[in-house]
Amino acid sequence: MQKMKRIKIAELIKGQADGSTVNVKGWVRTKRGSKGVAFIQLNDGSSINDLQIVVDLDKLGEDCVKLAHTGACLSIIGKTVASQGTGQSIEIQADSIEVLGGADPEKYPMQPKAHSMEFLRENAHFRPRTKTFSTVLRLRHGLAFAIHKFFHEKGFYYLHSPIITGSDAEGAGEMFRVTTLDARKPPLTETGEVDFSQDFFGKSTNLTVSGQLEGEIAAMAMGEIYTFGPTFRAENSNTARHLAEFWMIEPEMAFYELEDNMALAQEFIQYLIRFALANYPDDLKFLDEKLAKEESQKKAEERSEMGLIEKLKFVVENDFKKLSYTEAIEVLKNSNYHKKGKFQYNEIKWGMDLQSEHERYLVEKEFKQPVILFNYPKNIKSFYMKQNENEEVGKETVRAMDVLFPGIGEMIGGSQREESYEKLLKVVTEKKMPLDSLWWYLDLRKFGTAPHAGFGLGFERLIMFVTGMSNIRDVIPFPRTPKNAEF
RNA sequence: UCCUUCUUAGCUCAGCUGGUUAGAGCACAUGACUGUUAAUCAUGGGGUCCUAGGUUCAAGCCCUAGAGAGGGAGCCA
Repeated sequence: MQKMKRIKIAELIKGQADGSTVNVKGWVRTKRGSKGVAFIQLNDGSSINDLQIVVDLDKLGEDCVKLAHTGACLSIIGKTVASQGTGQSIEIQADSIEVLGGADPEKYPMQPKAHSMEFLRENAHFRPRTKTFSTVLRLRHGLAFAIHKFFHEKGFYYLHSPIITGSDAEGAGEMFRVTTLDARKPPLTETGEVDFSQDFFGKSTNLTVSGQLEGEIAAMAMGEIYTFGPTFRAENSNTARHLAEFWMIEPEMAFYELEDNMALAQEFIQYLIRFALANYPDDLKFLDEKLAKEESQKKAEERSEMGLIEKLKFVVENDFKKLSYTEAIEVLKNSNYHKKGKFQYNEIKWGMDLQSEHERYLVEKEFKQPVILFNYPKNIKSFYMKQNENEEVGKETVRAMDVLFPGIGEMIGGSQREESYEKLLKVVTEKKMPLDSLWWYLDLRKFGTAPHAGFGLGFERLIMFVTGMSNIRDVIPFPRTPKNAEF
């Protein structure tokens, strides 16, 4: 058999049905046919669309498609012809079929039918071969690329913040310990504690929960930077919105104040969604239809008013609703939900942390669009956030912001940072934080401090919104959650 | 971690008030069919009813414990 250059299906279906001979390779989605002719639906991941291979059984013999079961990998040489069927405009008339890898249909778990998302998670090694999941992976790639494109075009620098951190002061939750000590009998100090001075780094280290503090180092020299990397939280969170290992984008900008930060957050998200709409129309159309089908099975009052693409366009075309925490409390207090006692936490008062039902009310019922909440009470937010000035005692707020999305909750959390050395030191002392591991962070305020701000965007939550997938475990190839690190 | 629901064929699920040999659709195999689009039609094989105890003449069904999963909540991105 002569060696022929392989052509990707995405490229092939864009071209003309001119009778030219090509070689395509891919995996069988499904096979069907009758006595004289068989049809193989082939996909190679380059596109959501399958390629239809037409096999003349009288010419090639019945045996040539015997092993072309769902999941098998084939290399096919044939002619590109205009399709006689209605599902596609171009197809391949096969001249030869080579089975690169068979897939025993009695044992191969994937079938040419709809599988539940739970089942696919348990078969994560074959999950990318499904239409839904390959679509999610293509969009995931596209959005990752668009993130770099956006920041590059704006003059931001991509900073690689460390994955192993010696700082336990980030305060963003439980951490995973990184150690080379013997787990069965670690060296102990005289007082019976584990002696981390004998550990690999000579101190206790963990996987990062945020690159923000290191990001600030770079922002105080390079101006505008962003990080984009894996992030780890050892919280025992069992929800459709949390992962133990996820990817986070954290821009950090010198000379930005809270308002600039909010404007950047909106511009950023809108840019990414616009990119997805422009570059992945087929994939989004498929997800749009899939979601519409799921919605039609729900009760009328639970159905969302907009389709996926409609929703994405709406977000691109409209400013986010900006609202201070104090205003949000008033809105909640005056809401019918509150008056009728519909909130589970129905005692709404200034200073409380908003429950997700409150956030959902604001986003999904009251404003029906993305909402940016800002100026939160000082007591419920992190130590590094800049405090507002001239406020009533007991009503102090910090320049924090959360970007809330329908169906997702918090997509972005960020703030203007406290740039005053004295004020930051005061908070660090009040909160009894370990000064010895924060010395370099405080130094940034001591030498050449500047107003600055930044935020963190959960990459998987963004993908959830863009794809309409309802579980975060279905937008990352290998989800890590409590009790689950298979694959 | 808490609340709640669930676990029956390869997959999705039904299984009545506890009663004899546990069902369906899809998938798979075989056959029929000259171009199908989740092809269609016919026939067939396929079960540790999540696990371990218990109640009962009798348990897929009731009780206890455990494991896993879904949904909701908390923590957050």
